[in-house]
Order: sequence, then structure tokens, then C-alpha cells
Amino acid sequence: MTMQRTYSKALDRLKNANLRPTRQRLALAKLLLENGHRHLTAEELFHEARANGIMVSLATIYNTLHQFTSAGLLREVVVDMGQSYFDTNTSHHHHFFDEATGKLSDIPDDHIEISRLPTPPDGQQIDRVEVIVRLRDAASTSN
Amino acid sequence: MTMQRTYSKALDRLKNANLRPTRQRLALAKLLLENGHRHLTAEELFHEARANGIMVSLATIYNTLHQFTSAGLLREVVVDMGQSYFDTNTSHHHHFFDEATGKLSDIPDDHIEISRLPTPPDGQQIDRVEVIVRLRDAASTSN
DNA sequence: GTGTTTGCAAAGTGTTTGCAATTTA
DNA sequence: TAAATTGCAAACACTTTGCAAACAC
Repeated sequence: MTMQRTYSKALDRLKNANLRPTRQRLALAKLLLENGHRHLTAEELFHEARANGIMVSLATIYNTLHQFTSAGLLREVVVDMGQSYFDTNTSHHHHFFDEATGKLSDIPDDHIEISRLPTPPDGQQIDRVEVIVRLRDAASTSN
Repeated sequence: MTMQRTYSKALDRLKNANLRPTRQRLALAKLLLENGHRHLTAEELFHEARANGIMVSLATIYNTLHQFTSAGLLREVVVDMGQSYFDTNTSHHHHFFDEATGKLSDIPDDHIEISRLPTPPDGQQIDRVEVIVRLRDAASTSN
């Protein structure tokens, strides 16, 4: 029940990533990495931090998100123009994207299967395959 | 060999889309729709237009790209933060994305196959499935 | 002529950067 | 106390918008 125990998981993750466990990084790591899988924009994380009484600047939010991404603690997902999403689930999986609400959600890995992959062009290899399943209201007709 | 003949294809496309064939739209339609399949950013189209002696403002480039997209003459593709690509190939297909150069290219439709698709969440349907195969240099090791 | 389209310049949005002050080890 | 990190404000890149002038029908 000590502070040490409370922060240990986030702390370990930061240490493993060679990131100094500053107050801001610890708090953000806790929010991001100890609440199940999420898809957050920088702005959303910023507000969530504020709502939890964590004082962090937006600049630090951006820095932290990128550092975490480089360290493999997060994955960046780009699905629409204008903003990045950061996914706390770094394992291999794909996404639903609700065009109406701008919300991303995970597709369970056994619900999608790619049975044939293209040969990459000469001198290149496949780095990652990303599938976005774009959703719309069931009612709306194709137009 | 008349002007009329030269522009007829682009002209028809505009008419079918209910877009007034203005000088700018005709010229851009010619660039975009009569040169095979391309993936262009707004800025690239702007420079290409200038290079071809077509005087168009960047604002008009953006307007036109969006009007063409709404009309189904183009498809917008978002793969990285900060800019949209417009694809002159509107038929069903997926993309390679070269992270190093920022270039998009088509994956022939018979080179990729998705054999299982997820059930969309309640009240929603699948609008479109988009696959991005991200490429990196063959030499570079995973890091 | 009337409604549409264009181009400019200004505004907007999400993100990045420079740098002094603060914090961590 | 030396090196890393933070926060502010300014700078950025791309895109959108307001509106008067130009254009299409």
C-alpha cells in the first residue's frame, strides 16, 4: 500500500524503457498502461490527466506519447486527417474505425484473417500490415 | 484534334458528376484522370499544375480535390500524420506505403486476400476495409 | 443577369520546437 | 552539479474559410 507499490508497474515499464521516471511520466504511464486497452488522442490524454489532477503541459503530453511509442509501450494509429491516436495495446491486431464518432476499437485477432499477402517491391520488406475496417450506421444506405 | 476533343473525357466526367466544367476543374481533371493511376497530395498537384502552366490557387486545389472525392472521382487515403493522399484509382484495392519516402503504391487486387472479416458492432455495418502494407528497407533489421 | 466558382489572405487545428527554469540521479 | 526533462510561447505544416471579383450558363 506504499506509494512505491502503487507505482511499481508503471515504474518498471519506464525503467525497462530507459526513461527517467519523472512525476509526469509516471502519472501518464499509470493512466495509459494500467487501465486496459485504450485509444487516445493527445488532447484526450491531456484532458484526462487534468481531470485526474495531474498537471502536465500539452508539450509534455506529446513528448511522452512519442517517447512511449519509440519505446514500444504504445502504438500510433493514423486513420483520419488531423490527429493521431495512441493505442495502449501494442500486440498485433487491427481496428474498427467509426467514421461518425471518430472512435477506434480493437478487432479481436481471430476475427480477421489475411490469407494472402503481396510480395514487397524489390529491396523492401513488409514492416507491418495494418487493417482499418471503417464502419457506418447500419441504417444508412450506401450513398 | 479540336480543343473539344482534347477535353472530352475530363469534360464528361465533370458533367456526370454535376460539376461545372470551369477552366481549373477541367485542367485538374485532365491531370488527375487521364494519366493513369496516381497518388498525389494537394501540394504535389499544386506544383504539377503550375509546372503545366495551369494557374490555380491552392485553395482551389483543395476545393477541387474534395469535390472530386465526394463525386467518387478520387479516393482519399490517410496513412501518415499531416497530409492526405488522393488516389485516382477508385476501384477496390489496397496500398503499399513506403515509410522512408512517403510514397503510396497500389497492391494488385489478386495479391492480397482477406479470408475472414469481423462482424461489425451492433447497429453498424462495414463501410470499407482498408489495408496498408507498410514497407521498410530490406537491409534494415527489425529495430 | 444570377448563381457558382475562384483566389487571396486570414484563420484554424493539431503538432513541434527553442529555451530558460526545474527536476532527477 | 551535470544531464535530462518540463512548460511556455512561438513557430509550423497542412487545411479550411470569408468574401469580393471573375466566370459559367
